[in-house]
Amino acid sequence: MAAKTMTAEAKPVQWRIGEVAKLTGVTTRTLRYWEELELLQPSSYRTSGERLYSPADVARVSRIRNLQELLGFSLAEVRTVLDTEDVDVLDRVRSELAAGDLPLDRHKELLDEGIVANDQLLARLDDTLARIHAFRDERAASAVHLREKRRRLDEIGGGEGATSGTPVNN
Amino acid sequence: MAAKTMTAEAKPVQWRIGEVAKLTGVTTRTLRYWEELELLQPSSYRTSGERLYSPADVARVSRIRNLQELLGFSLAEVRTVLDTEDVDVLDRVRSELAAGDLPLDRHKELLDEGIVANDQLLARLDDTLARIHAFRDERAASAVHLREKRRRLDEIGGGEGATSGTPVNN
DNA sequence: GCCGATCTTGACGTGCACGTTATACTTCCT
DNA sequence: AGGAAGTATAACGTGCACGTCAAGATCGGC
Repeated sequence: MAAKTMTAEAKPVQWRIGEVAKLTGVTTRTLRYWEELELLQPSSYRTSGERLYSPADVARVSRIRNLQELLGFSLAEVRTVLDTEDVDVLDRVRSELAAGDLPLDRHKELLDEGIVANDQLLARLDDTLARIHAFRDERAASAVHLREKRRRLDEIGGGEGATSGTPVNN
Repeated sequence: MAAKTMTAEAKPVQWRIGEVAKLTGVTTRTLRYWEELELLQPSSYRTSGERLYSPADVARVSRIRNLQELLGFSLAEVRTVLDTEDVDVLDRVRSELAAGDLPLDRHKELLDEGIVANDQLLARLDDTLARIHAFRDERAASAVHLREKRRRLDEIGGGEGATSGTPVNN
């Protein structure tokens, strides 16, 4: 047990932009672009201007990607969603508390906004889920249909098929 | 029962481009663009050059939109997917049959290709489905979490809340 | 204290999926 | 028959989400 492990100082984990890029799979260009759009602010900077990202920042990256790719949101839409996301709402509540001036009603309003936004997102997710599921069922039916068709061909044509059995997933 | 209803002639249902646009929600520009990319060929043209779309064409429109929006495919990817889709595969089989020259093996190959492609798409659908579901569960948890938080506020603050109860979906 | 790897801020380029405008036919309806 | 409404081709424009240099500053390991 060296001295460093003794101190209970919570050494803040910080990543440089290139590390975040490798961790998350997005390019550094994209990270800077998202910062421009006020989508992802690095939690701190060095005096040199170098960006430093916290674990929360990194987590935010995948949230952004999810909204973008899974829901097809534009980055502008992603921004408004994230602005009213629970984590952020709670953060905002806390910071206003720290500032001292937080009427209880304002606190409730913020939470209500967050709840509404979250519910809307949830609804959209369920809708998308349903639509993909329907699509999936179509394809599943096709799979059966095609295989039947293929089997009939094999029966007719005897044993002179192209390969052996029905193809299987990779 | 007028004479027109007597004749058993299967009058082919055909739509002009503007009608298809209204029916499907895509613009005429988009339909022409898709044709350029060889994504959606109108089933026929008038001598004037006017495009005429069949019900199958219209159905294809929503298949394209599904692949594009639900799966995030580029139009190029959509094209390759549709090229090996069952309907098309069977159509191609039939047209080759009509042409007279269809060795049984070739027939089987086409079907096998279709099966593989369909299975891949199915796998991708399941993957996307799983990812969205995970995302959805996160948000559902948030919903509960936020509402608890809100309830605690109401208990502390007595009856001076912003509005009345917890907000509900629109 | 050096030096290659990494970072900074610009600024311009790119691919995609269309939107928009212009001009000249067709089609449909009365 | 005649005019409004729809369609055709062609070409240019647009918004988004980055990619790709360029020209320097800075970091970190030896």
